[in-house]
Amino acid sequence: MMDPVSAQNRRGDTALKILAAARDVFSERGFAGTTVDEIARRAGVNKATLYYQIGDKQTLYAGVILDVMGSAADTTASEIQNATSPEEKLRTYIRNVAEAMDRNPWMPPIMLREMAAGGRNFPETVVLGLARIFTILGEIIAEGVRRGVFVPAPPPLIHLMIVGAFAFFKTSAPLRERQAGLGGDWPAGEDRVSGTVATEVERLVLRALRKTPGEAG
Amino acid sequence: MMDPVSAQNRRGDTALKILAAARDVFSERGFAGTTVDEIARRAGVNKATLYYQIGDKQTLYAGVILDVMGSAADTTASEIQNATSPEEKLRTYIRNVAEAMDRNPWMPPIMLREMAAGGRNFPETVVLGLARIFTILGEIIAEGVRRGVFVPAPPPLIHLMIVGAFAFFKTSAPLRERQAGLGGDWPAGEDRVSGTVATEVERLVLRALRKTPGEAG
DNA sequence: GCCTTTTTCAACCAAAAGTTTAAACTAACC
DNA sequence: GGTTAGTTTAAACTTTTGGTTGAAAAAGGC
Repeated sequence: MMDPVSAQNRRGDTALKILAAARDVFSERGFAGTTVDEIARRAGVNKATLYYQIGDKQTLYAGVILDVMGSAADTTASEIQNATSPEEKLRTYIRNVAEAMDRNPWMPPIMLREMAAGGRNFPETVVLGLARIFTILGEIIAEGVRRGVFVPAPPPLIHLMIVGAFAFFKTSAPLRERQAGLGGDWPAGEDRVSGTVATEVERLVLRALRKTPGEAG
Repeated sequence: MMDPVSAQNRRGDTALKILAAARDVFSERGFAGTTVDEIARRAGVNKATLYYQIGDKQTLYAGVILDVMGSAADTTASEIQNATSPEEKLRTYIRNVAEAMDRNPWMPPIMLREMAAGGRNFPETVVLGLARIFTILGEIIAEGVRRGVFVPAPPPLIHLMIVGAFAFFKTSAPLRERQAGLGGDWPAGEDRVSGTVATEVERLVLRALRKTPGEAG
């Protein structure tokens, strides 16, 4: 009998290779647009191995969704703790979303396609993660309002504006390259979002939320 | 020989029926996810008729894209003229995007999926329309800055925030129904965007752009 | 050398999908 | 009423795809 540890390792290795390839292809072509053969080809693995290791296309996709969309909530939640003022928390929040998308470039396309499908393929844990993010944002804003530095605003809308801007910006790289003027001041080929873009979004969102001196509320 | 008029009419009729069905199915399932059979079935037409009238799946999809994404720029451009102040123009801009999405519910899913694909299927005219919208928004902001009522801001980012918020809100209706707390204060089942949502976005964007009394710039 | 797990190879199947062909139908026109 | 161009249909054809299988080979610890 094979050593269970190294057996586990080998199993884990190929499974990870397959997951990574699936993540690539699914994020490029969407669920219906990808073929299992293509995933196996890119993973450098036989199709039968893929079925042996993981299962059918649906199972594979579910794994990718969880992998790509699942981690966002946790990291955001933990990092917010370190910030002190509501302004800093909000900045951290925005910067976190931006960094998550740069670190995880598969997220924007998959998120866009899944939202186009009404999010019906999101597993329960992902939806709960989303709800938690909204709660966090809601608490940040509520605290700001309580302290008299923010005006009230609907958290889901703020979140959608932030995420929408980042996701669209990232996926629009080919468009910006194709048509001058679509990118504004950004240098062509820049598809990172945690730099200038995030700074700009921070500025805009904070201007929108910050209570101006003399404002009622 | 058939009367060319009624012939044209019949041809136009079935072609429109097919286009409408294609629009429905493509917006629900995306390009790769839809079958030509399903389109023909929903159009109440034989599959061969579809090929006779329009062509293959690609051609059909190109027609839908043009139909769904093509009109946005023109209507926006014309309506902006009527507004006077930069503030009013910006409000009109935002309200226009919102109304376009309510009037044309196929747009958000198709836009999201196409953006996920890097906009590579957008025909030239659609991309030019997008560029024109950015130009319009840029002029509104520039005028506001010149008159001392706005602070400078990157037009593409503003646009992406607006469109992102609206598109995500519209497609997230099933998610909001599934999970309480995702919708904030909005009543469940409300998926219109040109009402409260647009008002809220107007408020936020104007707060972000408006120069506060005493602000330099 | 034996045994278990893993991977490959090849083929297969059934279902589905895109496309085409030839025949049937429709309606104006002589 | 028959002709004819335009239109629609039924049915087939071709290719692709997802899924499965069975046997063989490789890998690697014992």
